[in-house]
Amino acid sequence: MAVKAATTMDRRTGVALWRQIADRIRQGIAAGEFGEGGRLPPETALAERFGVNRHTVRGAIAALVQEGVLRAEQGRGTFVERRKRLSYPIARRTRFSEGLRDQAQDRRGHLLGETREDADTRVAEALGLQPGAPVLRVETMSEADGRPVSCATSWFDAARFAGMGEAIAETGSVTLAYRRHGVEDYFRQSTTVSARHADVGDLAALKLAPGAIVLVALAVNVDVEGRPIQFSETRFAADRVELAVAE
Amino acid sequence: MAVKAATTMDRRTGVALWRQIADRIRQGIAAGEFGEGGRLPPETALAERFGVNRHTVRGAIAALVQEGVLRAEQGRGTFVERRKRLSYPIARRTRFSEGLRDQAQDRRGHLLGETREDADTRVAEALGLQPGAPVLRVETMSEADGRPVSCATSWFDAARFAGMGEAIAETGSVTLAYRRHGVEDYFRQSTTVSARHADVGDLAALKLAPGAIVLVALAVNVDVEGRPIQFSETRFAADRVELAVAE
DNA sequence: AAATATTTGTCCGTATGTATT
DNA sequence: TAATACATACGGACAAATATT
Repeated sequence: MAVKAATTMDRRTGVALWRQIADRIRQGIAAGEFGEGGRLPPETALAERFGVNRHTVRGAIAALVQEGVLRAEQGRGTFVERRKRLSYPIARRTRFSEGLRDQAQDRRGHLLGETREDADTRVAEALGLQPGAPVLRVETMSEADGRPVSCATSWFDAARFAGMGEAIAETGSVTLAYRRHGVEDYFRQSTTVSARHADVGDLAALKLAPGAIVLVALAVNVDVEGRPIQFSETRFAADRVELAVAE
Repeated sequence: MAVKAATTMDRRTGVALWRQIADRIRQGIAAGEFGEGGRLPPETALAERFGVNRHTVRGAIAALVQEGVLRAEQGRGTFVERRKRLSYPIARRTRFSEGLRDQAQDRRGHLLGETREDADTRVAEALGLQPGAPVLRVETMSEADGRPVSCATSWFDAARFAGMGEAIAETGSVTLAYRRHGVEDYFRQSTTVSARHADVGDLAALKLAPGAIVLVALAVNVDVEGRPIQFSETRFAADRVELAVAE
């Protein structure tokens, strides 16, 4: 009777084996395990290493191919699609396209929607308004070289920034949209970074696979007089972006 | 014929429905959806909201009770175990215990191990050494009020900081350990933040559940003369910590 | 140039876990 | 509790593309 190889994978975690293995392969890639532009071991070898059937490994590889992490070629092997993470600077003067200028040819932002609503306590506090004050909620998305980088929800004082969404849509730039409202310059006052699993909205906006991670940055921008002009929650695709804190 | 409620849950993701729902409830708690010390809606209401059977919701709740996120009381309801996220400051002068002083009574660091190794290109570049130069690799872990907060791998120039691990273990503080090596003050030169799934080492050190997320901060500390003295990779439990960037 | 080995791609069937009714 | 449907995982066999000898 053949003794079955000890499986290091848990079967009762509610996470399918192929997904656990995909995560481990992704981590191995991030750790540089397979070298520069590296090639994965054959499916049979991976199956043995993880103590699972070859088909299960194939499921993991298929998911990573779908994600764009791997590329499989019949008869040749499976290869790592090397794609360096964009480094998104967080500084006192943080502007989307300037920060990524050297890292991507094509940077652009899109307006997804604009609605008018009443400020909840969190938004009101960040913008220095009374709770319930009218604010504009603006949904945007940005991409670099055709790959979604981030999606954001921003709140503006509706009294001061009427038509901000329209201005962003026409100029394609928050900086230029501010100019139209008499804000010549602005600064990042504070940034808080956390991370969580992408929700359904993030998955759609950023074209992510289920289970993906987003970096969440809560930020307050202020004008030259120090008055808050924008509160935003930006979700970055964690496998495509890192945040560089400049000090 | 009854029309079935549109399910927002995907069945082909490799993540069991009960786990997806557990993740969404966890997110809802983080977003403050159920209020202060809040009570969850009845299982039947949750089942309807998520478009699944009550049995499935029960599976999700059972997992969250196991995690310590929820507390279920027969006949009364299911309640959120209150735990606020620690806000970990990242600034030019970043020190572990000072930053958390107001947020946790009991802050402590532990030395997990120290080894001597040759610097790889990444470590060498960060510390301004030649690749292959001898460095100390120190593994540490920190907790606040008995809950693991972060674990870190740090590298020091072995020539300048011999016995650094021992000094950290005895003093329980990196700052004090530096003093023993003639470094009276130091600064954070750069910090890069990313996020990924916790690997097996992180899971053990931080007592996390499989699939958990860690915030990864790569940092370089320099002495008053601007010479690099430490390169570190710190993994924070993303569901317990947020990083506050001070500017 | 030809034969062989290696590696990915596809098909079959079966057993078990998950979710609904 | 039981019946049903689907997704997951395993095992084997073979085809197709590529690499090696």
